[in-house]
Amino acid sequence: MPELPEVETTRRGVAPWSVGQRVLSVEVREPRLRWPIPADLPQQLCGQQITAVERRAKYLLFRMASGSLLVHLGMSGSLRVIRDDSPLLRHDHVQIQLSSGDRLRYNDPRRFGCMLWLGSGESHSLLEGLGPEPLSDVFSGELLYVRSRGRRGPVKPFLMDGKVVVGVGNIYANEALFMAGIRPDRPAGKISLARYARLVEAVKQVLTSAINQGGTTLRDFVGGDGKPGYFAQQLTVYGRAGAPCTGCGRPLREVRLGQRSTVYCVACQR
DNA sequence: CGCTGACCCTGACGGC
DNA sequence: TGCCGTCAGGGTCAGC
Repeated sequence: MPELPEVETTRRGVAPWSVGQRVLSVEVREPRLRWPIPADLPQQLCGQQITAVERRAKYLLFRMASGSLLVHLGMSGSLRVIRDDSPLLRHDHVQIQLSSGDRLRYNDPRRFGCMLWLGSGESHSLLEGLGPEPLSDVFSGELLYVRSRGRRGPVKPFLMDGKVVVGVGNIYANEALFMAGIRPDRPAGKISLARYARLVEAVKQVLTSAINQGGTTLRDFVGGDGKPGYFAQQLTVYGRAGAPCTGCGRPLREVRLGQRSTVYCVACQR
């Protein structure tokens, strides 16, 4: 479910109700996520005030005086603010009671996400070695060009490699490559600097646009405020295999690259 | 180091 | 109606 725009949408939805609040209690109903939720997580959080909610790559970081709560939504996770008495649902694995009376609920059917504690000053292996944020100035055509030299693998998995740049998942990699007119299976090391500059602009544009529309809702994504995202209506290639290309009308082709479905136009993308 | 495929897990969907 | 295979927005890890 969540790519960077969905995680950022969640952050924006959750932050106003979280920042300044104190954690009263933490109920872990199912600790078996990607990595088990540490048994001492509740005691680390309890009594602490949330000072900020930040995002690095697709990780959410709830900042507190003695450390940070690190949350990843995996493929199917969501984090919502509960402001009424709505009942707990299937796969609501963690509930955090805030001093305002509101609650944060973490739901994740597939349990590919994680929820970990990061002490102040500690680094975490999950956050080390990550590439730059895609919406920062560090992410440039030059960066992709330099990092790709000598690489024979296709450009799409390269673009989705978190050590190169973070936050470009399968939906937006497909969309950005279409926007930039680049075939997803072209060897990364053979693409020119000028074309990489186009690709970077496309990534920034598609991510920014998706964030502004509250992310992409497929199946049941909801942001922190419980509202769906509206970017799905603008997807040009993802999920449209066989349908006509919005540029030339020819049917879009689907292949698998790095075990991910890849959709592109054989005419518009070279 | 770069690349590939297996794997973690539940649920939805299509074919029979 | 039920059963079975396939696929899904994430990422790590082992092996070559």
